[in-house]
Amino acid sequence: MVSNTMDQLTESDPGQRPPLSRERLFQAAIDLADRRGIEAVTMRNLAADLGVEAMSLYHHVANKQALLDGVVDGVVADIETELGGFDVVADAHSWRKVLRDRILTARRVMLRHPWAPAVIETRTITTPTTLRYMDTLLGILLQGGFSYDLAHHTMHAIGSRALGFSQELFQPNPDDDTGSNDTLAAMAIELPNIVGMLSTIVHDDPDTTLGWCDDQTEFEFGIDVLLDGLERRLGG
Amino acid sequence: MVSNTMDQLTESDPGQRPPLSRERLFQAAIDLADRRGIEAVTMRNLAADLGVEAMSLYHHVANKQALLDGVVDGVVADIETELGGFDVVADAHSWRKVLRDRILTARRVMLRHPWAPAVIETRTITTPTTLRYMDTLLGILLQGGFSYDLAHHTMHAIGSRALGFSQELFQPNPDDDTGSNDTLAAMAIELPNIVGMLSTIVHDDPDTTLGWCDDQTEFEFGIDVLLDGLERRLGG
DNA sequence: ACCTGAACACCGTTCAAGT
DNA sequence: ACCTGAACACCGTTCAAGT
Repeated sequence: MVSNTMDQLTESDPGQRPPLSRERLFQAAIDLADRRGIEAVTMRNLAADLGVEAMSLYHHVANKQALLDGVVDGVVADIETELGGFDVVADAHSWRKVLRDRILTARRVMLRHPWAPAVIETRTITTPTTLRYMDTLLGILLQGGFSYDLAHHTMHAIGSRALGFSQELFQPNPDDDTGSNDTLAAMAIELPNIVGMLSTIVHDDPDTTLGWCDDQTEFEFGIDVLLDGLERRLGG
Repeated sequence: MVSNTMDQLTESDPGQRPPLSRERLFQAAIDLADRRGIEAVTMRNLAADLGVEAMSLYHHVANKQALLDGVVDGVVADIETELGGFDVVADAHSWRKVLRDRILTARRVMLRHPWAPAVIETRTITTPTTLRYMDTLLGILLQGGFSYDLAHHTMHAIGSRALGFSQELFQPNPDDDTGSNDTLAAMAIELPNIVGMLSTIVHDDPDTTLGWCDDQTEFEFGIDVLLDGLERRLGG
């Protein structure tokens, strides 16, 4: 039907379904995680989404670990797309703004894949796209006047914030009945400082009880404190 | 045999093995993870260590999630032991040193349980001991002159560093053959900044190739940058 | 070359039964 | 009250077999 000399090319007949490829696996796994959560990403479920048996996946990835490596690479590639490419120009005057914008863009992408940070943290190897991303971050610092040594320390200090996420241990649960004075009084014995802070904030603005920790605000505060400390060390 | 009025007390006979308890489960799980890694902590393996069947564990914990919550609580309790208790005196002059020491103590405990950070990150609820730990950290800040608002932001900004760990994305793999000039040249096309940095550091000190990222140094740098930024905001 | 069915060695967890 | 054996509904992965 198609002007395809398919009996001469080694390329196989597309047939009814497009053939599997590593990229199709990774993208399907990302879609599956977005729709049903990361725990739904099993080899069997993924295969079902692709209209194939689970064992067919092993012709394209060595095992599930390799699949997850590809998934992480795909998410970082989404950051690249969102940025319109990793190339930017930064100079001694703009490094702080350029770095900050880049990190907040990464965060927007991560918010679309809320399961991704947990997966990234389980990986031991660094994927090719992640390496390229880190290389450009490093380039921004060097252009900004950082020495190799300070830039190196800085990359470590930024840590996962570079990809737009951070583990916040301090997450008062808004489902807890902190509105009840009885509960507060009972908690105050063991947790005087937290209860004191909660009480004060509730008193100042009763509407903030639920979800009073604005993740975006806290994330930006964390970056800015870090950038302040770095600027001082840069001798600015 | 023992002068134990066991037929009158409802306390059961200790018999050949001490009875199970939530605390014994948690401690056995921590020991198992230390010995054989967190992936070896299955209900069946844990039961075997305790000389019991897997299903018996369910009389003491609701499910594996509850077991892991208890494990995390136990690890943070280790920090408390290492600190000799959570109570400290800090004043406006000592908050920085007291906070820094406490975090580095937490880090020492975490290094004894290298699997713990990954488990902590999977938890959604905050355990009682973790809450008490965070309350004392908050107390140090308040004693140091932080407003509730700044102290609150600070707790978020410190994040997992409060418990002595952080995810470092930037971990050049020392197993990679970065010593070979051919490999470096090939990498330099895609990763000019990373390769440039590696080359310079290798040139300056050839011995640092393997394990040239000193985790402890980088961790302390990260805290100190953060503390610098906070000190500035405190108006010091 | 690519896909499949059956099977293996594990999981967490439920249930009915033992003492 | 506490523990158990068998079973269920899943996993990732291997293997021999199909086309």
